[in-house]
This record gives sequence, C-alpha cells and structure tokens, in this order.
Amino acid sequence: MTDARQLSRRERQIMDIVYRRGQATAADVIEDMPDAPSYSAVRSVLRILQEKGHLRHEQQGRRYVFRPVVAADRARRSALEQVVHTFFGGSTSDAVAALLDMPSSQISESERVRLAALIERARKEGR
Amino acid sequence: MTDARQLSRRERQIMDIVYRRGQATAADVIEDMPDAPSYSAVRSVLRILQEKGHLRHEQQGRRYVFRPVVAADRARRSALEQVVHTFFGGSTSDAVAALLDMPSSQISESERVRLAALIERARKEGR
DNA sequence: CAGCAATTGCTGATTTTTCAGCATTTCCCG
DNA sequence: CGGGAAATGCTGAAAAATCAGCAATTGCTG
Repeated sequence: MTDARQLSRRERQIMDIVYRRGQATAADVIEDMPDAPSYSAVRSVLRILQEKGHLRHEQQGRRYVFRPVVAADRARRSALEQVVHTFFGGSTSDAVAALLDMPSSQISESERVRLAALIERARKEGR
Repeated sequence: MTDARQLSRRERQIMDIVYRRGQATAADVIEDMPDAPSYSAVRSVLRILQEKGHLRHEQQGRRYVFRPVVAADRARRSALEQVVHTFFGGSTSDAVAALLDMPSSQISESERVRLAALIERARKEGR
C-alpha cells in the first residue's frame, strides 16, 4: 500500500496537479486550482510535500520547478490498485469492464486491436 | 467531479473501508484500520461523515450500521474518472491498458469474452 | 545599471482534524 | 429481573493542516 494515503487534502490535490502536468511551479499549481488559496499557502504545501519526499524541485531561473519523486507509471499503478481494491473487490476485470462502460470511453479501431491483444496476453498469463 | 475530494485523510480512509465492505459498524471499521485510534475517535469520524451527508446509518439492535449515501456504482465511476484524469490524461483506453498490464490481472476465458464484447461495443459507440 | 516584478524564506495565527474520556443508554444473558 | 458488556452522546483538549503577510533575494527590462 502506497503512503500516498498519508497525504492531507491539499497535499493530495496538489500532488494530483503535479502528476497531471508532469511538472509544475507554484503558479502552475494555482492555475489548476479552482479554490486556490494565496501564493504563499501553495508554496507552503509544495515545501511540505518536498520535505515528505513526494516532490523534488529543480531551480530554473529564479523559479522552482517541482516534479514527483515517484515516477508516473508507478504512481498510476498504485492509484489503480487502490481503486480496484476499494471499489472492485480486487477484480481487475471488473474495473476494466467499468472503464469500458463509461460514456467517455470511445475507442478507435487501433486501440481496440491493442486492447484485444492485451486481454489475450492477460488471459494466457492467467493459466 | 465528486465532492469526495473534500474529505479529510481519516474521513477518506473510513469511507474507503465502508465502500469496500458495503456496510460497516464502528467496530468493523476499526478492524480494517491498521492504524486505528480509539473507538470514540472512529465514531466521531463516522458521525461527521454522516453530518456531511456521505454516510447514513440504520440501527440494528443497539448498533449503528453505516452505509454510503452515494451508491457504489456511482462512487466507482467517480474514482475511476479521477484516476483517468490525473494519471492517464483522460484516456480511458490507456487506463484499461495499464490495468491489463498489471501482474495481478489474470483473466479467465469467460472474462476475456466479456471484455472483448465490451471493447467492441465501446468501439462502435465511438463512431 | 537602476528599478521593477516575480519569486523564495521565514514565521506565526487561525482553522480544521483528530482523538480520548466519561456519562448514559441499550440489549443480552444468567 | 438484575448485572454487565457493548454501544452511543457529548464535550473539549491536542495535534495537524491551512493560510497569509512581509522581508529578502533574484532576474529581467528599459
């Protein structure tokens, strides 16, 4: 279980934004926050996230650009595992079914082929 | 976007447990918490969650049995949407691919058939 | 190069969350 | 029917999170 669950509300919100953007400055983060507090407040949280080891920053000019410490693919996997565990009783295929059942999941022909191949592979490995 | 994001850390943790179990008493919740505080503390959070409208309870004997107000299927969808948005740039099929790519996603023959049908349907609706 | 705008460093106040204790009620069991 | 265990109701203290302000620094621009 990831320690991402240890994040406070604001911390999680900001981590999500950083993951979505790949990297972000304090100003970037505020831009994506519908309910943004002051600049100082956002920077406080960014600093805390860094102290907790979730973000690191790199100085670009006079700005700090923040990036996640845990690579996106690992974070993705954790997030999915969490949802599968909480809402689908651990069943991956139930989760897949729910995703495909969502209105927004319109897939193209090439995606279909790709997914079909992945399904076949997952089936074989299930043996 | 669900207002589930407004939950505090403990609140979210407890909501997840209730969703996982479908319903739960205070004692049930504690049972699933590796880092459980006192019984009183858990009940406090349950009460708050109820005040906020996320849970409702039903009295069974002398106990309160709590259930989510938002049905599981809606909550599932919200959770998936959130992950797809944050970690997959909104691409459902990328998320499906990641799920299928997880080691734990072993699927049976009947599941394969089911998923293949769903993929085909999603493809057609994409037209 | 002087001034301005943008950014960080630092600090502490306020609000929210988290938690535990104790009195009270309720149900079960002998 | 009486006692006790198990649950809730209520309250307030402690800890954590959230936030803003201001001084100092830095880089850009005219």
